[in-house]
This record gives sequence, structure tokens and C-alpha cells, in this order.
Amino acid sequence: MTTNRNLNLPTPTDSELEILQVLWQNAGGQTVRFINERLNVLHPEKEIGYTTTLKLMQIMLDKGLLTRDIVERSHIYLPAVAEETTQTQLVRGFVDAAFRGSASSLVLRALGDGATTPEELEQIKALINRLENQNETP
Amino acid sequence: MTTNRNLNLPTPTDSELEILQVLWQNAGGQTVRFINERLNVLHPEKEIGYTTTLKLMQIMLDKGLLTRDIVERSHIYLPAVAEETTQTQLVRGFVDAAFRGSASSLVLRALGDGATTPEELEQIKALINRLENQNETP
DNA sequence: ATTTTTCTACGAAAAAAATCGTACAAAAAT
DNA sequence: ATTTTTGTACGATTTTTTTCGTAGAAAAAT
Repeated sequence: MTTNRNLNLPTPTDSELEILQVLWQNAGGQTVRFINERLNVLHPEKEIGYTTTLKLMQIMLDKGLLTRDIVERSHIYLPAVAEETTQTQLVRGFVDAAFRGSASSLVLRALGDGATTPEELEQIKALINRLENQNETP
Repeated sequence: MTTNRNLNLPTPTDSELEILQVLWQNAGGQTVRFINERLNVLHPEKEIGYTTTLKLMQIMLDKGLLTRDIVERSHIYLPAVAEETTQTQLVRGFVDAAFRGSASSLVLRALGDGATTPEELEQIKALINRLENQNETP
């Protein structure tokens, strides 16, 4: 296995993103077995084999999306990318692909879909106000 | 080629979405050649062959994502799905995959990335206010 | 001491998506 | 009339992503 030393990392595929999600939500690093079990809890309809998850994580290691520590016999994997960074990266691609680059169209669509609580709306308003103040006094 | 009569349509792949984008932006239906030329203008770095686009559009026709009229000799393709519907569908999947189902996290990330004009921010605020009023008087 | 369990490595197959080559028909140009 | 251009059809190939089988090492259980 050749180790990836490329500094700007590839965006994760869908399956890779699922693995990252589990890692981001379970700080401190996790084993392949742990990840695999969580994935199967999330998708009870279709069993994912252990070696499938293992191979994916090895590929991700090679791509530079994960790092790992070898503790005793087993390997502890850690995300090599921050959730925030990845989200920003993914949003950019998504906005371009589905909203012709218009982030505000995306936002309008996301909010319009319902399922946003009053508290969340307040948070968003607060951010907008902050952004507007930045524009006024640069 | 068997024509798809399934009522809930599959979400388009990335390439399919690109074709839909061109069609949505050029109302009235377009030929394969037109689409192919636009795609190549959008990606000058990598030439896409005419038959590649043709094949993709035939697949989309089969899936039910497009319809077509046969005028004279050539085929005029039309989107069978509305841009808004597709965007909503895509946003749902994206929010689940990248933001654990939290639309507001997506919105915060999208706005935080900059590149939103004051006018757009006003639009978003207006929508939020409308949503909040809905909640107050149901 | 053997057997069973638990782990990684990795090639290869399967599935999904994208690309293209070739055939062939009709129209346009020569 | 013949050639060139312009169009579709569609099988096959290539590329990307996902899945899995098998081998083998090390620890745990018997």
C-alpha cells in the first residue's frame, strides 16, 4: 500500500462519507469492527461485510482521508479531515452541481422544505445579522 | 428500449444532472447536439463525445427523467422533472449524507462560506420571517 | 498443544456510471 | 448519382465505486 502524501485531499465518496460520519461522531478513533457495526445498525436492510468496511478504510487511509494508530493487535482509525472542512468542500460541489453556484438558492430550498425548528431559524437569523454587520463595517 | 412508466423517478446521477441543468436553462427542449456543445463549453478541459451525451440522454429517457418529441429527423428532448422538485430531492439526500439530517447545519455552512450578497441575505431573512409567522399562527 | 476466534492484507469480482465505436438511415451538398 | 454530412441506435468497453473471498498471523479459549 502506497501512502498518500498529497496535501489537498480528494472529496470522499458516499460510502467513505458514511465512515467519516461515524468517526466524527465517535471521537478518539475507532476500530474497523466498531465502524462496521455502526454502519449495519444504520442500514439494517442490507448487511455490510466486515472486510468491505475494512477495505474501504484501507483505501481511505491510502487517499489520506484517515490516519491510524496501531495499538496492540488492532488498528485505531482517525479522521484525517475535519467535518467542517469536508462539509464546506461538499457544499461547494453540491451548490455548483445542483444550484448553479447559487448558495442562496440552496438555502432557500433547504429552509423551504420544512423541518427547521424555531431555534434553528433564530440561529440562522443571527448568522445573517453578523454577516450583514461585517459588510457594513469592513 | 423499454419506456419507463414508474411514477417516482430516480435521482439523477452527476452527469445526468448536468444535462438537466442545460435543459432547465434552455426552455422549449433541445437536441442532443445542443446539449453536447454546451457541456463541452462548460468543460473545455475534457472533450465529451457526441455519442456519450446521446447515450446518457437515451438512458435518461428510459428512466423517465426526460421526454422527447421527434421533429423532422432529429429528436427534441425535454426535462420530465422540474428543477425545483429535483433540487428538493437532492437536498434531502445531501443533508442526510453530509449533515446528519440537519438542514440548518447545512444552511449555516453554506452561508458561512461567504459569497452571498446582501440582497440574497435579505431574501433569506424574509423567508425566515415568513416561516416564523406561520409557526405563530397555525 | 490444539482449536477457535479475531484481526489485517489484498487481489479480484460485482455493480454502477460514463464513454465510445460502429452500423446504418436520411438529408444535403457536390 | 454519388459523396459528405448529420442524425439515431445500441452493444461493448472503460472507469469508478463497492463488495467480498481467501490467506495468514496472533491471541484467546479449550
